[in-house]
Amino acid sequence: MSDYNHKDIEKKWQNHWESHKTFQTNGDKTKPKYYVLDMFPYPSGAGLHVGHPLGYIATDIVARFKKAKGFNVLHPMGFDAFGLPAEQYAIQTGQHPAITTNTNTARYVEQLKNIGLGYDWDRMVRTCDPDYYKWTQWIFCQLFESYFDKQTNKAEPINKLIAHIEKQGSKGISAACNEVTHEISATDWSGFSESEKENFLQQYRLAFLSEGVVNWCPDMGTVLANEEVKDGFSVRGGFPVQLKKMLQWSLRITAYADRLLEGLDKLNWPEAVKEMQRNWIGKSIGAELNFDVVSRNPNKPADLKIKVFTTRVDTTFGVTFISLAPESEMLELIVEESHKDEVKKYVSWAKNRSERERMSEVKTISGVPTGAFAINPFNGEKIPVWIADYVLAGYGTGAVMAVPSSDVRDYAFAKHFNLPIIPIQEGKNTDISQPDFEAKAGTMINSDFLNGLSVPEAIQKAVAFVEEKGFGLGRTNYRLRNAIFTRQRYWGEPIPVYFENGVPKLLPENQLPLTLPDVDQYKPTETGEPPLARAKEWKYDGKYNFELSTMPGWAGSSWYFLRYMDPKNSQSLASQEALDYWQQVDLYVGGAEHATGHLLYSRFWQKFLFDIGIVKFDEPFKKLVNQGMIQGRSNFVYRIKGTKRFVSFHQKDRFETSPLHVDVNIVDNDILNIEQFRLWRPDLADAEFELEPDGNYVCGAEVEKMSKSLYNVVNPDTIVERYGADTLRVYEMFLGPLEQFKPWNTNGIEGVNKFLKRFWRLFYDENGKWKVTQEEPNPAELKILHKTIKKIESDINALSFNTSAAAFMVCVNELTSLKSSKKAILEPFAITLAPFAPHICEELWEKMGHTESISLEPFPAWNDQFIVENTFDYPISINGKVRTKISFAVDKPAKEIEDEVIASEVLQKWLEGKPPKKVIVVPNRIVNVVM
RNA sequence: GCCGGGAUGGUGGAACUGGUAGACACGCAGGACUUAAAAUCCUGUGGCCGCAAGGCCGUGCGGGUUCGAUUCCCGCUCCUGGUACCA
Repeated sequence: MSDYNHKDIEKKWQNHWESHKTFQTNGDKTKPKYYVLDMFPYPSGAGLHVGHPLGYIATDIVARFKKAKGFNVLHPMGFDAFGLPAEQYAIQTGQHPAITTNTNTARYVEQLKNIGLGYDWDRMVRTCDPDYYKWTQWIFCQLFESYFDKQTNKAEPINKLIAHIEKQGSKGISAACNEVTHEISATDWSGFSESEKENFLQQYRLAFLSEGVVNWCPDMGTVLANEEVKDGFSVRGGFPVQLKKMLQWSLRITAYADRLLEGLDKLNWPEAVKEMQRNWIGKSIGAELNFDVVSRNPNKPADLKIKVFTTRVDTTFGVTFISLAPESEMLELIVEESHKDEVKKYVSWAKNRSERERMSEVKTISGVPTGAFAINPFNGEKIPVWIADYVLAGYGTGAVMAVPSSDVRDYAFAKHFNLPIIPIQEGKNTDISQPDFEAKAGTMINSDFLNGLSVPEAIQKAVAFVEEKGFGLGRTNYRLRNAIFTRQRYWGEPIPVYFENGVPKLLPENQLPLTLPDVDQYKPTETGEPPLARAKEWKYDGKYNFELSTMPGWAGSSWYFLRYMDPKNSQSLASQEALDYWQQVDLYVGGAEHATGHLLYSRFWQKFLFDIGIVKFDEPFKKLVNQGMIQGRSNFVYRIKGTKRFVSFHQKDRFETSPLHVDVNIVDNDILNIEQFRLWRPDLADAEFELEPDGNYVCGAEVEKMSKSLYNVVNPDTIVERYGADTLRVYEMFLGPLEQFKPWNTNGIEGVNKFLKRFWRLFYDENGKWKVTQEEPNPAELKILHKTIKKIESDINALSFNTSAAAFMVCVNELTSLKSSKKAILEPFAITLAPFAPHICEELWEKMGHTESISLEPFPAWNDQFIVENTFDYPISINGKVRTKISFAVDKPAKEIEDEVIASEVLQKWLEGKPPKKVIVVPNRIVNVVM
């Protein structure tokens, strides 16, 4: 064999790695560890497209490199295997989603192996395997058995809370809990029935049942979490979503809001992702302020107060009205008789507007007065209470104190309804159109005891005043909501809870996992119950009903990185030893679309597992990198309207044409293969083509999302078949920076393939004869070798693989032009290239007489001595413009040459007695002479 | 609106903490080999002027700092990602 035959080579080495278990993580715990992880994929029926492996190739290079640098590397892969598409397929066909999932998983594994990715497949996990979800359920049980103590700032066993209540009632409890709560005494507690006790505890548990407004998607028959909904439609499937009140399990992630926020500062993550999480958590510090209500409504309790949340207590003297959300439960108590009809009309109109309408009509101002008034606690002024739909029921208290002079929305509302505006900040514009309208600038005016203070001073003083007078309390508000944890679906983890006389109880630990029952159909029942209700015999102890909802998709993915550490363990989610050794993920690579979903939930679970002593680190991912999406590059042909004639790209403007997507797989370098086109579209088999002068039909191109319907999906298998996995790997890296979004474009792939062929030809001549010699290398060869090793090492550490690919090409070009085929150079070079193009390197390594795999070789060290230039051209510029160069003979790295030496030589060699004003010497770079 | 990221040849993209802009690749042009093509190899390739040596211009736009700016500062334009009646 003498030609570079990628097909044979790649098959051979992939088999070798598999049978020799080359990438099995070994047990050598004396080595330093390195854990490099990809976000595991959902195995969809479409298989991998060429965009998916981008991150996988990057981590594979890092993993192989770290291994060669002497690390014990954990580099696993698995599947987020519960999910909607398999279930929807099951509903349509009646085929069990497990079968679909198995087929798809197998296909993914095969595709990934085809690319030569060195995963430790023995550690594969799938979230839908009962051995795995046993521990997902176990974590749920721990959440159920815990509450969050604000004093210790961590999760504690619920028994600790019970002990407290038994002793002194609910007094003195400082725990994260539901909004609505009432004080109970120890005697109350002991008199409670079991179900009353449980109802009370549910307010504190970290996994709890509660009735709340949820995102209900009727088309999917399930509730969705906030981040699964965008613009009033489901992210998956794009079905309309409405708000509905339902009893659901939730996880109390809000308890961890502060820790999730603070933890971000220590993480080596992209700033954008951290910022998204900060915004998602949405912490705002302010105060709650109570306004007394004046109303002739007979239902109004004497001491009724409107509670508002504000971040600007200092503006209280500028309040000119109060706005309530249309959903406010207080309305019945305060609306005056004279306003009842109008309010009723408005509220029902507001409620019937869909989320979407509300969203798109943000700019329209609407509201009605209630007839009631409120008393400003600061100055006793009587101000009207309005209802306005710009106030959100779900945020803060659902009521705002309106300060038109410092809030744009209040301002717009006041202008629209002719309500008064009181300026309270001197030296600041009170005109909405001015840029500093909302600025916290200027000094306070019209504000009694706050007059003359700056805004920050005034806030401080006002908060103190409020608390002292008992008008309200300092309060921190979060945008983050508790995470709804139930989905009315089949293909998910069953929730390990049964109901005994209506009281939710955990399945005993020794009975986990609670496996999915078989059902005859996978859709909801006719009465609207979840699919699990179809399993009539599915009961705990033969009599108690199980919870019929399953867990959401993110449950299993919130902890899978821990399972890889010890994937077969049946006693615990992973052994203590494994958890302690592997610690955290050192490098995590995946898409930015998980910023507020998966990445936030994983941090939450990790913090919880840290609190209960399972893991020793409260952050799961030390360094995160978002690989950019690879977009599709669609091709078009141009059809002359009303005909079956197509004109080439450059002619299209001469006719009235309409573009038509054409399968990119029958287009090469934008040139259409007309014969294949006729086969692809039999209906257009008799079409005519107007060609370019060179006889080709040139297609137009556009960057779009890679999608089946746009005929721009490129399958990695096609590329592997044609050019080989090594070419695909190097090419994907060469395409551009890892983080960048870029269109897939095969225009350059030939160049990479050519590079590998040239690399091969350093070993074999054109007649297929082995030409590697034992000669001693010369300085020129050593220089290019060591430069390359140095560059590759620093590139991999910086994840800058696109420039590594270029460095390899330079090296091959130089060795080729040096006609160098010396073993002493080619051996270390092959090891350096192996993480990128492992198959070809393995093959040539073997040909060089080695019996062990190149993947087991240590990464070569580079030596600066070989890189030093013998002579060094020093550019000299006059007034910033390069005029000439002088050469120095050097015996040490240019960097170490003293500035003064060069400066004086410059003067001697060049200026000869004409002293310049200034000589500036920059080490290793340039001398600038100012004349 | 707010918060991120970005703009460099015909194209994708290089350029370390300010130091010879355009590495590497694609494309294109020319040449070698071949009956021919493919493949391979060699040469050239930012723009303008010039036979050449060489010169002038050039990193989205306008200013500034500096001996020197793709890089730093100020002010814009456009693209892109996220997010939003969050009080």
